[in-house]
Amino acid sequence: MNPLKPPATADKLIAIAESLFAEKGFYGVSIRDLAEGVSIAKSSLLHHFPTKEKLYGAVLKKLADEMTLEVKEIRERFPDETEQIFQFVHLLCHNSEEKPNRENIILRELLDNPKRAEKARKWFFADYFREITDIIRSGQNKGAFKPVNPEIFILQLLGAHRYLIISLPTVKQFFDAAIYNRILTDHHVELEIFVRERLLKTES
Amino acid sequence: MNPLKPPATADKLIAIAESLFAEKGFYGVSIRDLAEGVSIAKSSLLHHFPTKEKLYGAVLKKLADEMTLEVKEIRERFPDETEQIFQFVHLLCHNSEEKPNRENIILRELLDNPKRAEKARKWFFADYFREITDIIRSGQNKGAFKPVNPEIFILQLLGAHRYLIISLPTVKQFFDAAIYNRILTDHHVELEIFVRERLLKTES
DNA sequence: TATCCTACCGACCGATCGGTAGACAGTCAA
DNA sequence: TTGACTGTCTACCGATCGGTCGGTAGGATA
Repeated sequence: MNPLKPPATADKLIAIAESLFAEKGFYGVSIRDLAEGVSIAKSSLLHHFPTKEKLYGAVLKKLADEMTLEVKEIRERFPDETEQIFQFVHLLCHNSEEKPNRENIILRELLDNPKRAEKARKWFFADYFREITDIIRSGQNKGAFKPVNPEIFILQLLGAHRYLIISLPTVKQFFDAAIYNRILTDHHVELEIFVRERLLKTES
Repeated sequence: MNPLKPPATADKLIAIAESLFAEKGFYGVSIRDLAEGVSIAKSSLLHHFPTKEKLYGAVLKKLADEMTLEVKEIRERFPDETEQIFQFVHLLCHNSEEKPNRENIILRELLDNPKRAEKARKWFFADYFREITDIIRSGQNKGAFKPVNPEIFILQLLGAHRYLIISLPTVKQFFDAAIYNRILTDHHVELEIFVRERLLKTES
C-alpha cells in the first residue's frame, strides 16, 4: 500500500497472477496456485488481496495503467498524428513479443466482462481506448485522416493484431517452417499498409 | 449416437453447453449447471457424455463442422474466388448476428488450446481455416488476388471481425446512441473495403 | 514495558467440483 | 418370459474451491 516502499510480496503476487490468469483464465487458476507461485501460504495471499477478484482487478489495473501511459507518451513525443499512429502500430507489435501475457488477459477480459459488468465493475481499459481513438479524431480534425469511424477503425486494427497473436501457437502448424520467423514482421508490414490505405489521405 | 434417430437429450445438452461455455468458458460452467439447463440429473448427463471434456469436444466439433460446411457451400455455389471471399465476409457478419455464441467459443478455444494441446487434442477448426485460405491461394493462382500471405491475411480478417464483435457489449458505451444501429453495417462495409484494397488486383 | 501494526502461518469451514455406484422403469428382441 | 440395453434417478465419493479463524513473530511507537 505504501507507495514509497511497496512490499515486494504484493508485487510478486500481481506478477504471478498476470502470468497464470493469462494462461488459464480467472476460473482456471486457484488462489492456492497463486500463493504457491510466490511461496507463501494461501491465507497470506488473502492478507494482501482479500478476495481473488481483488487480485484480478489489481492485475487489470496495472496492465491498463501501463498501456495508457505508453500511448500518452507517444502522443507527447510525436506531434504529428500520422507519426503517432504508426508508432502505435509499432508498439503493438513490439509488446506482443516483449509482454505476451497482455493480449491473452485483455481478450479474456473482453469475453468475461459483459457477465461481470452486472456487478458494477468498471472497464479498466476505457482510458486506453479513448487515448487511441483520440489520435484518430485529432488527425481527422487536421484533415490528415480519412473520415472513418474512429472506434470501428481501432477495434479492427486491434483485432487484426491481437487475434493473430493469440492464434499463432495454434495455427503455426499451417505456416511453412522456413517462413515462420518472418510472420511477425510480415504481419507488422500488413498492419502498416492497412493504416496507410484506410486512414491516410495522402500516399507517400 | 444413432444417426437415424438421435435422442433429443444429447442434442439439447450440446445446445445448452454451446450457450453456457460461450458465456462463461470451460472452467466457469459446471456439469450441474448444464444438467439443470435441460432438466435432467447430473449423472444422466454423464451417461450421454462420460466427461465434461467430451461434451465440450462435441460442442467444438459441431461448430467446426457447421462452419466448414458453410464455407464449402460458398466455394461450390460461386465459381469466382472474388465472389467467394465477399460471400465469406457476408457470412461472417451475418452469423455474428444469428449465432453470437460462435465467436466467443472460438476465441476461448484459441486462448485455451495451447495449454490443452499437450493432451494431443486436435484443433477442431483446422479444416475450416484450410478451406478459407484455399480460397486465397486459388484466387492467387488465377492471378486475381495480390500475393499476400494467405494465412496472415485471413487471420487479420477474422481478427478484425471477431474482436469487434466480442468487444461490442463492452465498448458500446463509446458509440453515440444514434449511430449504434449502424455499427454492424459500417463494420461490414469496412471489411469489404479491406478485402478490396489488400486482396483484389483490379479496382471496380 | 506496553501497545499497536504488518506480514505471515496452519487449521478449519461450508460449498461445490467432476465423477462413480447401484437401483429402477421402459423397450425390444430371442 | 426372459434377458439385454437404454435412459434416468438418488445417494455418495474424495478432492478442491474461495474464504475465515485464531494466533505468532517482529518492528515501530509511546
